[in-house]
Amino acid sequence: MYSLLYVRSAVDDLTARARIRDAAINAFAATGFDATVRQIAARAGVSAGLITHHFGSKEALREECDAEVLRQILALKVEGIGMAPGESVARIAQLGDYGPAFGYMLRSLRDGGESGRIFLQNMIDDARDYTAAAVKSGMVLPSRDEDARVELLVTQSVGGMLLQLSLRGQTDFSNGAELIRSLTGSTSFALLELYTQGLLTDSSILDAFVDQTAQSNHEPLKKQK
Amino acid sequence: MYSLLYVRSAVDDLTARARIRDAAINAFAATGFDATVRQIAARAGVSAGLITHHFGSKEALREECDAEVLRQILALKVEGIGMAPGESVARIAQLGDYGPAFGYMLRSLRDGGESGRIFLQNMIDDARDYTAAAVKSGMVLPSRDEDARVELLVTQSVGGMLLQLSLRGQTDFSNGAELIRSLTGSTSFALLELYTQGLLTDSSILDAFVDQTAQSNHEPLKKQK
DNA sequence: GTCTATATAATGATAGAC
DNA sequence: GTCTATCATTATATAGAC
Repeated sequence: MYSLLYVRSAVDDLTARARIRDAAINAFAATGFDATVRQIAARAGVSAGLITHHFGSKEALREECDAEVLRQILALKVEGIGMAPGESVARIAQLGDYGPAFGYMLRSLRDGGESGRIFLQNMIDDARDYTAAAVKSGMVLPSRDEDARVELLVTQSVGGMLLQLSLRGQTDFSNGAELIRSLTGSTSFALLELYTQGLLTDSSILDAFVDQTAQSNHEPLKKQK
Repeated sequence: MYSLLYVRSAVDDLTARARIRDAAINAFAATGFDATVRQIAARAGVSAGLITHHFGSKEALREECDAEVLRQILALKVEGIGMAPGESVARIAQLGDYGPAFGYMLRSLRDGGESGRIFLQNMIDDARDYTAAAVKSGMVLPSRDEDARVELLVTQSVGGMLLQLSLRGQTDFSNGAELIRSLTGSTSFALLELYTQGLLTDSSILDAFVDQTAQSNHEPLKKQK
């Protein structure tokens, strides 16, 4: 009568199906989404045919990987202490055994496809909440367009992370801890500096920009009521 | 005796070899680097065999595309008026017929391979120069680590651009003007706001960070002599 | 459930005619 | 220089034995 209690202690306790899925997540994170089913099969220690037997197609397997990774990421409700969305996101990779999921997400983001878009939208929605909290607590300056700022901060943080990995020749995304290690360098300081002191000396050009766009018919700004 | 004067007015004036190369740049920008030789051939209006005849292999063709795109990008010595590296870069796509080259570069950057790394390094080196000029002119605040800041600004600007294209479902990179159009929205304002006012209220945490890292053995900062 | 063997489709590259 | 036809390789997916 302990069948309801599903323990997942060691790798060997996983069903072959779950083992294949985890191997696929690792393989995709390590070498990208053109990892072949044979390579995945080798990682999982099964035959290639068994993968098709269980999942039907490589695409279906990937969808299941997407779902599993999203589940793991959402399970980590990062408490919104941080200021920099990039750092908050980065912390995910350190927590527990979520490294492969983190790398998979990065890979998906870089890929530019629909699943990456979903991951990204998820992060933005998440960041909106804890940015609002940080503004309320007085830690973060308010913005005239909170939504646009959150979108900017998340895309720049994550996108910058991706390009810095390229810059450092990091091609294997399966080890989350190693990814973070190669990112925490002098740029962390530059980020903090930018976030505290800004970049431009003349803040009047901000107002000039507002006036200018107010005249146009684009209305890119939310009206301040 | 006018053989030295090589006019390149219309598409038909190009040699088939150059036409194939340009078709390849367009194809790679439009659908990524797994565009097939046959697809490229169709764009160029030639047979697939002719491509191999001229270039030997798909890889060699891509290398020639890399070289041509880099040549075009370097030919555009963007006068360093701007503040935001992202905007400066973005302006490239508007100038003349460089749209496909711009899209090709973005595609290469997203790809994460070695050629993308070279494009990126090129942009960083470029930005270092006109950031220094902007600091000297008093438009941009000085940084305690100029190199780290430039790397941060470029990777975040370009990386953010890439992810915002994903967010907007933009998958075809062959039309530079259209790419820019989908990027200039409310985020432009958020960028300017961030660059003028910063993000964090308490600037003392910057000093705290400096003190903290000074104690560690990492020495991520340049010594201030 | 799992494997081996095979079918099928697509891709990069080659060979030879014109 | 250019094309058509073909080869060799690789990938996913299927079929059937155990």
